[in-house]
Amino acid sequence: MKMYVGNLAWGVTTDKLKEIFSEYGEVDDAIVMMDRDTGRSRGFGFVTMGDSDAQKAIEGLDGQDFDGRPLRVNEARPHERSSRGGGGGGGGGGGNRW
DNA sequence: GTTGAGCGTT
Repeated sequence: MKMYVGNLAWGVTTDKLKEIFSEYGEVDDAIVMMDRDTGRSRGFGFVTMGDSDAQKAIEGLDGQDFDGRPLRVNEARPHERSSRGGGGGGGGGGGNRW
């Protein structure tokens, strides 16, 4: 399950994210998106985990204060790179549930 | 040496 993690503090890094989500299960992959041009943190990232662990991580970490900011966790959107057709469409997580 | 919405590059 791919998750979107936002509202991150500037000091949060990929390793840190991995650490945080490891508390809820084995982290398959974690990455904090940094500005491609400057290399600075964008304040959001992505984490991949097992469906069950990911769900628990969302429920457990979403809203939790981290480094002074309430962590935000949610299912990531299907960003289809070089995909034809569409995907994503429709809801696909795009719907704002909150 | 800064900033604050928001969904990823090779």
